[in-house]
Amino acid sequence: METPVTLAQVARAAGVSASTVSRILNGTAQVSDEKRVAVERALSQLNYRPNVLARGLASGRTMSVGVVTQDISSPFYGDMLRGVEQGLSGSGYMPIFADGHWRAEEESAAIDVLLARKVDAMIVLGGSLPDEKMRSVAAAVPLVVFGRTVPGLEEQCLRLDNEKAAYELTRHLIEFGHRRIAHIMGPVSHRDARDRRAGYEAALAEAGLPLVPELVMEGDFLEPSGFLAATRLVEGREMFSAIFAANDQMAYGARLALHRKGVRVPEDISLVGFDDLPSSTYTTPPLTTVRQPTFDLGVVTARCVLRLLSGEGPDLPHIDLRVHVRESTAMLRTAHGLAGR
Amino acid sequence: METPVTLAQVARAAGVSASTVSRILNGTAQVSDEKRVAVERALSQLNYRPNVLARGLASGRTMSVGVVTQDISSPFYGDMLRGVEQGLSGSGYMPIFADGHWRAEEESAAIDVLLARKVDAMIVLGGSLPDEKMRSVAAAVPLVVFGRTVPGLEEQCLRLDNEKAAYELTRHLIEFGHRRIAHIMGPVSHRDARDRRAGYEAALAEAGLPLVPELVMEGDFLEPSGFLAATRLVEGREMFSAIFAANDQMAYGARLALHRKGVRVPEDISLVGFDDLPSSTYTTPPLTTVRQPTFDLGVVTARCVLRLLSGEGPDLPHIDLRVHVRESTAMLRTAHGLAGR
DNA sequence: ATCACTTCTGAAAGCGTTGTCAAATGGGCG
DNA sequence: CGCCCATTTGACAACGCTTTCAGAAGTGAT
Repeated sequence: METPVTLAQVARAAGVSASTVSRILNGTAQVSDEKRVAVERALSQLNYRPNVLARGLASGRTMSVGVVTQDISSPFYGDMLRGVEQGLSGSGYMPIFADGHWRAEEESAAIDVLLARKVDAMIVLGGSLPDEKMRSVAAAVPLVVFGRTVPGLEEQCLRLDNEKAAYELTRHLIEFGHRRIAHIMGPVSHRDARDRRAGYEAALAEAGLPLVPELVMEGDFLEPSGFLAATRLVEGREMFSAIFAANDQMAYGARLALHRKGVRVPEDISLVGFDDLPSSTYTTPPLTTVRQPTFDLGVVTARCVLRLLSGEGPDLPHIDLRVHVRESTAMLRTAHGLAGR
Repeated sequence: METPVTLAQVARAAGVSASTVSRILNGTAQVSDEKRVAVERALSQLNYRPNVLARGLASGRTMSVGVVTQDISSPFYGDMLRGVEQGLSGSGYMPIFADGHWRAEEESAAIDVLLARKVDAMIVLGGSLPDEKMRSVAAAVPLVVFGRTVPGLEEQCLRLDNEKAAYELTRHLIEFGHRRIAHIMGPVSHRDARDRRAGYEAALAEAGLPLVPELVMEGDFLEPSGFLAATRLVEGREMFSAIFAANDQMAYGARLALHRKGVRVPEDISLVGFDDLPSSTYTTPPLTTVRQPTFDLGVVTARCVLRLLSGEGPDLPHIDLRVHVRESTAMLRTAHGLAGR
C-alpha cells in the first residue's frame, strides 16, 4: 500500500497499452481474450485501485452524489441518510454528506463545497435556501429535494402532507373524547411547523372546538422547549386533557415535564408527537405519533436521483403519512381534564 | 453556473498566467499588488470555484479525511460525526463518511472506497478489522482510531476505560444498597461489552457479592434485546433489585419491559445504562448512566488527525468516563428486592 | 556601470484517467 | 491475390490545477 499502483504500471506488467487496460476496466470496448486475461492477472497481482480523482477529471463524472442535511446527528436525518446510502448502494455512486446545521448560510456553503467536489447529483433534505439558489443548483446537476417544494422543480421535490397528518392526529385525540387539546408547535419560521399547526386547527374547527390561544405554545423542535412548554401549560390556568407536540423530541421533553409534575400519561393527559423516531417505540409509555418513514424516504430519494442520472424522469412516489396509535393516548374518562394551577 | 470557470479563464481575464492565479489562490508565493488586485477582481467577477479534483490530482492532497462509522443512524455515532465535523471545521479539510454497518466486510470495503477517493487521512470509529489491515491503512495515510487499540499504533488509538466506568456504575448501585444486580450485556464478540461486564463483575467481587449467572443476559445493544432480557429477568426465579444494561438503548428496552410488567423505576427496580445518549436526559425517569462525551470525542479525534496531517505527533488526551446519576436509581428501601415469577 | 542577489512571473511538465483517432491485423469475397 | 470492412490496439491529446525551472526585473553594493 505504499505507492499507489497506476494504470500505466498495470499496462506495462501486462504488456499492453494503458488504453487497453482502461477499456477492460470500464468495458468500453472489445478486447481480445488473450490480453484480457493478462491484464486481469496484472490487475489483481498489483492490487490496482483506480484513482478516483484522475478518473473524475478525465471523464467528468465522479460517481458521487452530494447530500445536504440539516443535522447529521438527529435521529431523523440519520435514518434518512441510511436510507439514501441504501438506495444508492450497488449503483456505483457514493453519497457525500454535508451539514447545513439549520442555517441558510452554512447550507449554502455546504452546497458550494459539494459542487466544487464535482458531485454528479445532489439531494437536499429540508433546508431553507431561496428558490432561486435551488434552481441554479438544479441547473448544474440533477437535484432531488425533500421537505419543500421549489416552483419550477415540482417534479423533483418530495413533500409530505404534514397538515393532513396533523389533522388526523388531532382527530384521533378528538375521537378519544378530548376537547381541550394543547399544541406545542415548532418554530413558526419552519414550514412543517406551520403546516402541522394548520392541521391541528382544522381538526379543531371541524369538530366545533374553540382554538384557545393559551393552549398553543411555540417550541424549537428540541426536547428542552417541549419541557418548558408543557411546564407552562400545566402551570397555566387553562384546562386541557391532551397535548399535541409538533415533533417527538418536544413530546419527550413534555413527557418529562408531566412526570415531574406528577401528571400521568395517558391516564391524566394524552400525549402525541410527530415523526416516530426509533426511540418512540420505547418511551414509557410508547408514544402515539405520526410515522415519517425516514429510511424509506431516503431510499426513494436516492432512487429518484439515480433515475435522473440515467436520464429518466424523476418519478417520485406519493407517500402517505400514517398515525401510529400507541399507549400515550387514552379515552378521556371523566368530564374533567387536568386543571391548571 | 452553466460551464464551470477554469483557472485559465481567470488568468486570461486578468491578463496574467495561470501560475500567478494559482499562487494567489494558494498563497504559494509573493505576487505584485497590481496583479493581485487584477486577479482578485477577475476571480470574483467570474465567480471562480476551483475544481477540487484537478487540484487533488495535481497536488496529491484532496483536503478531505475519511471517516468510517459503524452505524451512521445511531445517536452515538451521529453525535460523534458532528464532533468530527466541528473539529475539522475551519481547517479546510472536509470529512467524508462511509458506513461499515458493523460488518467487517463492509467496513473493509468502506475503507477501500475512501482510500480510492484519496482522502488525506482517516478516522475509524469502532470496528473490528484485523490489526494487520489497520496497520496497512496507517501506512498509507495518517490514521486515528477510536474504540480499540491496535498494537503498533497505540499513540493514534483512543480508547476509553469501559471496565473502570462499568465498575463505578456498579459501585453506585451497591452503595445504594443493592445486592442482587442483574446485567444485560452486549454481544460477547464486542470488546466494549466484555469490558463492561468485567467491570460489573469486579465491583461485585470486591463487595463480596456472588455472581449469579441467571442474572446475566446477553443482548445485542439494541432496544428489543433489552426488552427481552428484562422480561426474562422479571419472569425468572432469581430476585434482583437493579439492572445494569450495557448501553442506553438496551436500558430503554428494559425500561419498557418493566413498565409493561407494572414494575416501577426506580421505586421497585433501579436501572442504569451506559453511553448517555441525548435522549437519556428525557426518559421517564431520566436515566442514570455513564456519559460518553461523544461530541467531544469526535472533536478530539478530528484535532488529532489535523495534528498528524501537519506533521505533529498524535497527542490524544486521556478522557475519563463519568457516571451520571439521574433518577432511575434509588436507595434500596427494604430488604426485599423484586422476586421473580 | 557592473555584479550578485532578490523578487516576480510565465512556460511547461506533470498528476492518472478517459476517449478520440488512426494504424494494424485478420477475414471474407470477388 | 488484392481489396474492403470489421476488430483490436496503441498514441496522444485533453481534463484543470500545482509546481518546478529559468528568465526578467528590480535593488543595492562595489
